[in-house]
Amino acid sequence: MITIWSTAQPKLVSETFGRMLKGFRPNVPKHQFHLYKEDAEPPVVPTGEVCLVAGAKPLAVLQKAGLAPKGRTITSLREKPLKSPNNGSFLMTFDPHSIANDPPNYDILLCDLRLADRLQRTGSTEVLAGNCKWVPNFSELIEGIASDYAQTGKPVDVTVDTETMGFYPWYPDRDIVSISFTHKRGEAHVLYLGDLPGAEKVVEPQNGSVWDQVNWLLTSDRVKIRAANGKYDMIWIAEKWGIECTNFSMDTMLVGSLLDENRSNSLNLHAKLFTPYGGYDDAFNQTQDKGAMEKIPPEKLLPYAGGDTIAAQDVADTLKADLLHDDDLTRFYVTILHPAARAFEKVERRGLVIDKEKFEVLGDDLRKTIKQTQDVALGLLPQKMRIKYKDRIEDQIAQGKNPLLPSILQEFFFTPHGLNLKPYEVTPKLKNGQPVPSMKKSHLRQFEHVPTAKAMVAALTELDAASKTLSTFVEGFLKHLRPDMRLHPTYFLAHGDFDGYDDDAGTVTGRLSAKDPAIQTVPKKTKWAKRLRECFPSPPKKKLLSCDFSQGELKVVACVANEKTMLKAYEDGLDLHALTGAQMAQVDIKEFLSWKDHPHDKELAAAFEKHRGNAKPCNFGLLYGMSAEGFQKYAWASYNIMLSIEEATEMRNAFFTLYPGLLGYHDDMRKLVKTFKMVRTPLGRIRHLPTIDSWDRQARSSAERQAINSPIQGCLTDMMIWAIALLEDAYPGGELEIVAMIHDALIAYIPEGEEQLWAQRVTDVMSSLPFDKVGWKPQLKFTADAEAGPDLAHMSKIKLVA
DNA sequence: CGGATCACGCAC
DNA sequence: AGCGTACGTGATCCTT
Repeated sequence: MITIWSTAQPKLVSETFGRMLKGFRPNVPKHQFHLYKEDAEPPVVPTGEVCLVAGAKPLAVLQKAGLAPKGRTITSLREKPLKSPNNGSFLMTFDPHSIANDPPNYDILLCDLRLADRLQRTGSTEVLAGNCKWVPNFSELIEGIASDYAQTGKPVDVTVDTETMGFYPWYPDRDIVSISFTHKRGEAHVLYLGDLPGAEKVVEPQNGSVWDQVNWLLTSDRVKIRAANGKYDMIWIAEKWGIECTNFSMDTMLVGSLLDENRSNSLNLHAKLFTPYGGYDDAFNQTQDKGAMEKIPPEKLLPYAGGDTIAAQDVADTLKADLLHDDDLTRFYVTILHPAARAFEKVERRGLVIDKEKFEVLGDDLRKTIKQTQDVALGLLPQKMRIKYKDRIEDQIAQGKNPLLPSILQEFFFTPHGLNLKPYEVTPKLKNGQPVPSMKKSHLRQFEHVPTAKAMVAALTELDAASKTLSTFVEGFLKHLRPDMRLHPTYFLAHGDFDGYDDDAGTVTGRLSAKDPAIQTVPKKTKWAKRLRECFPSPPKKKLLSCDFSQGELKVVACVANEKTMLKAYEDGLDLHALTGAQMAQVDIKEFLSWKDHPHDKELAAAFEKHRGNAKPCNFGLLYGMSAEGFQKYAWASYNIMLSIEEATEMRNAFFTLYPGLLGYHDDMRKLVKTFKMVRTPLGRIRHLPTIDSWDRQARSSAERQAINSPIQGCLTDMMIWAIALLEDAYPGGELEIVAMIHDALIAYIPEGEEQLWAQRVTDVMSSLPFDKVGWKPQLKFTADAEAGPDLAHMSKIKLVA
């Protein structure tokens, strides 16, 4: 019996712990709730039973009774059982009330409940270990699967996991160290492929019977493969053994992230939340270098290599049951997300060709520019400051670093040692109780009426742009160049804690992110953008093709908000960014549009592009809840237009008067999120926003803005990944090679001379997504634009037939 | 000195 | 008083 002792009202207790206990099915532990009463004695906990002490008040009772050490926090007492007078155990956890203000606490409480269950059943908090064994082949496993299949006639769930030499398969001398399969609960069959002695010796899987067995397991329609972050394993298996898995049906990372994108999803966390194996790999993670699996003695590797599939098999059962509670989310996973993840295996394997020599020449030019602009900027420092910081400056230069440190520049701009300017903007954090002036260029540019400031800002702008380009995009990107002379960025289709990265990766909205390198941030509009993009050529006899949804985000808004003016504008072919651009340039829209293709005046055409481009973030700002004050700030920082608050309010009002449906959409989202604590994209993906109930007003309104933004942002990305999945499916022949995705755009290699054909084919798929499969009827057609060229700097528009 | 945090700049 | 979502880098803070 588990006794849950808390101050919370019965309703909250049963909502919180009841939901958690359901997750234990079919083995829901016997439990009872014990209400906290002031001055009452602690509950009686007999031998072998456990009491979960939830919150500071019951803990204080234990402390008063001498049953818990005094002066300690719940955090420090968690996970360590204390003896009860009757030989039972007390386990500490947080108060269920705390979840409302700090939603991640839910997971901590659930972990503690799992721990209480384990303690109650096994008498110890020790991790339950599964049965892992080295096998010379998978004959026994396959027999077991065959026997299950014979009994049920249904495909059998099997979980797979690999351990590998490092994280990247693009190196010929790196290989798979082990592969594990779990078919029966709690049992892993692990094949060791490393060089170290100690494991059962196997026939090399490259050819022969073991390869046939792995191939069967990953392609048979009698098997349904599951994995945690399976994209990783599938890429290794395909690269090293040439096996293309055809029966991969469920990924616990993807499903776990769909069910709760806010938590730090990982197999480790899922195991703690949903299985008795929670923490099975904690000791391994602390003691072993996971970057070199091949050096780990087999006896140490076995419980980890096998533990992953044992845990994942159990995790998958729970997550699948959870997912199936939501029809829309299930459909979204099966129809869109899972196929997209499979498509990204191919995208990542292809990689992007780069021109290394061009990168190096660019690097040299950048270093020259950095040197020159550094000298200019240093020359603008007053002599006193140059003397004061002489050592520091020389030291930085000697190390090849920037001598114009933020601390020096702050002193230059904002103290009497320098220009003594009064900052308009400060950083969010105080330093020594003092506000710190912002050193953003957009802030510093506001002082251009002071000649020295103007000169310094100009030099710093040049310098920092060159430094950023060099460090992040030249040197930084080249660090990720693989032996095939390609970049292979990793895409994240889930949010969580992935092996090999320090922090969480992926997004909460459903957007993808990419790492190693961050291909989605390659500059497009900066001074060096063209030079940089020239370093991304197409391979021989191929051309680059880039297709994006035209004004996709605004069109999604128009549809989900059912905003009549926007819908009408799009039906009439009007450009909403231009509309706002005209407003910002304070020009009549008709005249503004006439600038666009002005036959004689190229400057007007350039001005059109500039204002339209600057209008974009402004549109998006207002769209997603920017205030009049924010709008005012934006106009000043980006346009040097000083608007009074009345004028800013007026322009903001004009925007919402033009599009009255938007305010309705904002209101709808605010109401929805308040009621359901979540919002949903039209394709079924959910954004959970539990902080809508926070006591903190700022947190609440932040959740409101996220509720407004996420369905839009998520929807457009989901359309793009769906298109990529459909394209990989429709054109498997290798002529179309999708190599990157940048939110609402895809980049592919196509055969030279067939630009028109492939532009048409790709945009046709993008603009005719089968929305009926997920029950959405958008009012607009999502058209796509296409560009092609020899490299990313020279892309020209392709005319398409609608 | 190494890790954590902050500020910034880049993309959409 | 607040548009949103990311990743990578360098400076600085913080702690041992």
